[in-house]
Amino acid sequence: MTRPLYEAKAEFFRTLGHPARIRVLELLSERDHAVHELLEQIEIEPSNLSHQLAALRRTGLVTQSRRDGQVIYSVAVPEVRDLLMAARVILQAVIDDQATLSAELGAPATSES
Amino acid sequence: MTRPLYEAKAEFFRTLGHPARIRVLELLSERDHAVHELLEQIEIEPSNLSHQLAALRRTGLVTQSRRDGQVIYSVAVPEVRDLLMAARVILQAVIDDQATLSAELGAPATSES
DNA sequence: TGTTGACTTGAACAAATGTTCATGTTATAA
DNA sequence: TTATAACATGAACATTTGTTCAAGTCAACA
Repeated sequence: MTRPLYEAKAEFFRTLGHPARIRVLELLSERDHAVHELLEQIEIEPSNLSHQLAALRRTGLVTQSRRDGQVIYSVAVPEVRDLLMAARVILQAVIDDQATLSAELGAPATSES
Repeated sequence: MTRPLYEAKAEFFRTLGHPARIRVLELLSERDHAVHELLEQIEIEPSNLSHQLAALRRTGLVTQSRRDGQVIYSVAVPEVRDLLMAARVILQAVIDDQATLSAELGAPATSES
């Protein structure tokens, strides 16, 4: 019955694996946003955004609330910010690695064989 | 030409969004492993694992090398470990949140309305 | 009570991912 | 030189996700 932890982890990361959802989390980690504010920043149809928000809600990463006619979203867990930063660091490291590698391949005369 | 950063981020997270790939990264963040060692730990067909390893290679998260007839995999970037830890923390927070919530829903007599 | 703005939902279709199977490669041992 | 162990790859099919469209809710407002 209790699903293995690595399944939960995988699902968690999959939830982050969508451009619009990432952008939502980044925006929300700055401050709460109403849906129409998100729509101004993210080029996507309202209905599509709604689906993506639903996905984030399902995995418990964000929460909804209503304030005078608008629906406001917030990150449910403050650590989301840390995660996004950790990811940024790795991503940068990987990109640098690849740049170095292709520089070595592209200009092999630089040093040794 | 330069793909937006949030696309790269999404792809990065998607790469982590698979049970077998997560397990591989966790095992590799302890120490290097040969493919057959990974196979002992992860219940998956060799060919499937190979595909998943290829995916991890493509995004530059792991690297391959050969040592006496075996293929050894290593994490390419040491920070992977940090990321997995950060994810663990969030995941736990989210799970706790949900547990609290369902406890409140399930046993509403505990305190206030 | 009827609109309108702000969102959500469901269902259908499209696109991306995952799994398997058959075949290929590489290095070592017989 | 041919077996064999240890992996990788490609292609076909299955499954999951994503996107769109049409319709629905909800709350203020006219």
